[in-house]
Amino acid sequence: MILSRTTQYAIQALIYMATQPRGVSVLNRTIAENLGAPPTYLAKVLQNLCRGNLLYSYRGKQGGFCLREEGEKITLMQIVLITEGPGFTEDCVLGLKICSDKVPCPMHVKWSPIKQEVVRLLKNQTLDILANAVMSGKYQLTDLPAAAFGDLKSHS
Amino acid sequence: MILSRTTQYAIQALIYMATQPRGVSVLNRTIAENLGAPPTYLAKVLQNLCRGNLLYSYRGKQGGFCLREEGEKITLMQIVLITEGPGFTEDCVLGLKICSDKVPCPMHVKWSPIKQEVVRLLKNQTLDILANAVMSGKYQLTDLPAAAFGDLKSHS
DNA sequence: TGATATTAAGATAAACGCATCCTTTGTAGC
DNA sequence: GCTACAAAGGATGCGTTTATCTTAATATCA
Repeated sequence: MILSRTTQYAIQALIYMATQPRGVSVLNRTIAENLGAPPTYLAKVLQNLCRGNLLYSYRGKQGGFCLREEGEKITLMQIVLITEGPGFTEDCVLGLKICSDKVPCPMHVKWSPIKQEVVRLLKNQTLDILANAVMSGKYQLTDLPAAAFGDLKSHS
Repeated sequence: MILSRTTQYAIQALIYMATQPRGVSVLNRTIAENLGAPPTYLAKVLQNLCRGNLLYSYRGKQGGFCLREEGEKITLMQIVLITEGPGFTEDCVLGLKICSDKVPCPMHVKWSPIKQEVVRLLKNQTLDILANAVMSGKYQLTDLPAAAFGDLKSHS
């Protein structure tokens, strides 16, 4: 409805990483397996998040990906802006190039408050909040058999 | 951010038609010119809206497209469901196939209210409301030079 | 130093959305 | 019926997103 597949992978992957012990690098393969995402494509998404300064990457043995900052400092908005581009929060809902408070499309007045809600939510939700929700066991991060995440809580 | 280009064309075209005298058929070419949309593609979009029972179409001389019902009876939601498919209001924001109140993804609780707002808005906005907004002259339906719509009010 | 494991990077491919073109079919008016 | 007109339908191309494959670079460890 609103986020591209790429963005969905990115968010899922980062939430997963935030559920893992801090400072330990995580393999692309491991993330892909746990999310049920195509590993080769996920690698590209993670690469992109590296360029966006959200991740560190390490090659070779003992390599992997690592969150660049604490999960509480990374918001969904930061992720979305990297994967969807800056137009995400700006574009007119009817696709007009010119649409503003001054020169509004017929949906502008009604749509703006909803857009603000979306922006507010994306800015408020941090990886820590979402990772804790997943680790509590009450919320699912994947469609995979629950076994994959079954012993998550015992790690923390 | 949320609607495909196709859906944007569809909504724009139907609003435009609702600004025209009721019962008179409108040419695809005319609509395309007024919106600045590619006429051959718009034709496909309108065809699709015919199949979705939102429009009548007439071939030959004096042909064109015609709203099937009064503009006050057609909501944006009806349009969006035709052009985006039924998944539009159902799909999980993180892309999970399984995500419901019972088995929620970590965003579900926060996202649901916003989704409800969007659904409510799309269901409330009718073509008549939007067409009147355009005809009042306060709201723009196109990026084209205002001349194209300049004498709209004088028609009604 | 060499073997191995792992990401980076680039090339390729498949699917889809967007757009165009051309031919066919139906309709109205003469 | 003839002709002009307009939508319908099919084929095609282009660009982007999504996905895969192959090779290069790099780090660890024996």
